[in-house]
Amino acid sequence: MHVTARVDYALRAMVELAVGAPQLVKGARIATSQSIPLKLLENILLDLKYGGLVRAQRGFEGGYGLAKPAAEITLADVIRVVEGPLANVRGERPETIGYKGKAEPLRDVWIAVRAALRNVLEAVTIADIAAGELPSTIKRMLAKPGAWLPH
Amino acid sequence: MHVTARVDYALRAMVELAVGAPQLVKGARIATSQSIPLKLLENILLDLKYGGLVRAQRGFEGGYGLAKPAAEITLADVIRVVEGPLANVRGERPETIGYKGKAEPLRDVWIAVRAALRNVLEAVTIADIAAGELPSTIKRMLAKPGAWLPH
DNA sequence: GGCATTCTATACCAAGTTAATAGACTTACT
DNA sequence: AGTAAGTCTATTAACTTGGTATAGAATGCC
Repeated sequence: MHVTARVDYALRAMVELAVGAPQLVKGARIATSQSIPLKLLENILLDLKYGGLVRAQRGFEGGYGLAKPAAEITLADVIRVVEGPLANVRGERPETIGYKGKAEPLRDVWIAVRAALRNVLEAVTIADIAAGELPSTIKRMLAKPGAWLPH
Repeated sequence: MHVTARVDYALRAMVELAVGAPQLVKGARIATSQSIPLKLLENILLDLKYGGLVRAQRGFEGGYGLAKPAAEITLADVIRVVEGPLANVRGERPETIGYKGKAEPLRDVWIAVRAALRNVLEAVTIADIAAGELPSTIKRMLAKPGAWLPH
């Protein structure tokens, strides 16, 4: 279960936009403050624009801004725009995979995995991150013993 | 959040071994019944052997078997053996990433994501899959409306 | 109008990963 | 001996990922 650099960069950029709102933020500023290669960042921001999460303005006073309030954009929204479905197994959506014989309940497990991811990633908004305050359901997960220990 | 073919194949193979237990199962039989390329499967089974989840016997009456009871092997165990840590961000473990400025709470989110994955993947054992009966906590997740709908 | 500034768009490249294959070798049973 | 398995290492081909390059188009200032 690998989170790519693209997703990480996209989320960090969105947070920077939320912090800078309602003013526009220049790409170069996000790139330096988050240590993201500028051209790569621009590619990602363009995807976010196509996905309707970001608006952009060119020219002297140009920059990027959120297309809607940060509180209405979940982390799952951002991930889906830059990477597609939250969970996929061998490139396919969990529910479309055909298993043979006794392995069949594995599909249900992938569905459950996706549901678990949604529980987290659809509960947290960009505004939550920018404010530094996560929803209580998430805080409860983090408070559990062992949550911080690698296995 | 991508599940690779290797992980999928490994899990399916483990289920086949659980179903065939206590007898040894030949690699070729797993390969055909689960449509997995034989040589690739053998590589994976070897990793599983190194990881202490599978035992192997050569020769005429040889084959593969589980190294311990199927009820004591969780899906997370299998995934960790063939692919490493359950969740990683840009190749690093979630808790080791350094975020700058306001993006910092993102780390906590990745920790929560890992915890969510553990809730599912450490709760389900190979025996559960082989028996076709998932734990009640998982069944509850699947029963929720929307769990089966792609977003 | 000219110009600097900033985003847009597409193409490209290098490195790494993944899926899959090959082949020579070892073990174990008959 | 012979044969049917697993063992081990190397290799290949395709794909993905992270990152770069370059030409272009909009915006606003002088």
